[in-house]
Amino acid sequence: MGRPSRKAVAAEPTGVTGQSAGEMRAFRRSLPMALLKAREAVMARFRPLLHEHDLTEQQWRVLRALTTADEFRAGELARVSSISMPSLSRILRTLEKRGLIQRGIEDKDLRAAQISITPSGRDMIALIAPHSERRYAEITAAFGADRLATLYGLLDELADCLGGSDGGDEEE
Amino acid sequence: MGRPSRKAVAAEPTGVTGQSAGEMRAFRRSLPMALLKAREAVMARFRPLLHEHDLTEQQWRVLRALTTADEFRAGELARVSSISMPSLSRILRTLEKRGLIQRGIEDKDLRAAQISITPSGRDMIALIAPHSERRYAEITAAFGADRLATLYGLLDELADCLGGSDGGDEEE
DNA sequence: TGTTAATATTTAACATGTTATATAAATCGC
DNA sequence: GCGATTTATATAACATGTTAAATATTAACA
Repeated sequence: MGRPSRKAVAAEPTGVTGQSAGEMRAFRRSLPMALLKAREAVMARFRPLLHEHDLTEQQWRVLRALTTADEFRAGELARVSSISMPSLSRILRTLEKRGLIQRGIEDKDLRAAQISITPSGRDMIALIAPHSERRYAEITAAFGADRLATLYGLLDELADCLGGSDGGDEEE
Repeated sequence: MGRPSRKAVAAEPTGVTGQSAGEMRAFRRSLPMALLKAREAVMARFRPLLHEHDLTEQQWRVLRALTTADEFRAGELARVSSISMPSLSRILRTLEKRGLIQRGIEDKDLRAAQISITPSGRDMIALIAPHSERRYAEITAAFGADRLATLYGLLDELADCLGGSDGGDEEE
């Protein structure tokens, strides 16, 4: 019950590291999968909390980001919160309807929006933040502060290391 | 160009580790964000490749998983490939239409589907696999095999460590 | 000045994630 | 055997991810 089943688990080519010629790496050793599963495990701790207040993870990220500066342009906000512009556009519409953020227009550039969090939005954050911090503390305690720091470092370095040239295949 | 902008970056509370009373952690030190950005950086290397063959990341995961056993039930497949059942249901419909997988029904349990990859599906994998492996090699070379191994270890341990009790808030 | 290229944001279309619910078939209890 | 509960899968509804295209505005430039 809960096991991947015990039948017919054939053809896991060559274990963890080795690869015979022409075979793919073992399915388990997929970096995107490992990152995904870790993220899922972490989010499982936070999602219920946000859901109690009818916020999605992404909406929460946007609100959090908006507390780090007085105003944001949409593009900056998208970069900082790692949300694509199309998604952000929809999210801002939702958050604006709920009165958690507000939009203005920049004097010098009429296409740029000036997005900021409202007092109501700050209230929402103040309401959730302590619980969020508690979950963080639980995770840190369970995993170990030192290993967590190491993990942060590796993740940042990985993103830096790959993020620069953005795919490596600009040709064609 | 590409920088987060230099204006009004106020109120990043207390740097990386410290937190003043009542304040939240710095937005940058969000574990879900760090995992997300690392994953995005990695996927940016693979997505174009899959896209050339009209496959999404998830469809690819399902196909890959199907090569590790002769048959799968939908539930197992969902677990192994870290895709939710609703998503998997849609994905299987798509892949079946394209002839990359096929579905049967189990003798002993008429609700369970027996899902397997078709020869055509294997061809698709054989076509993409070498390119995928090359990308992997690039990533390994850029990041370092040793650090990559350490990262794998930490990610697995994090998922194990949190995955067990599945959220920690079973009450109510 | 007027035309073109670049930039900021939005919308469209489709695939997936998340939660809740529905459907069907097996299992348990009697 | 029959009904209630569980299990396996599918659907529904809404939010987001991804890619492409549209819109509006600014900048560049002849």
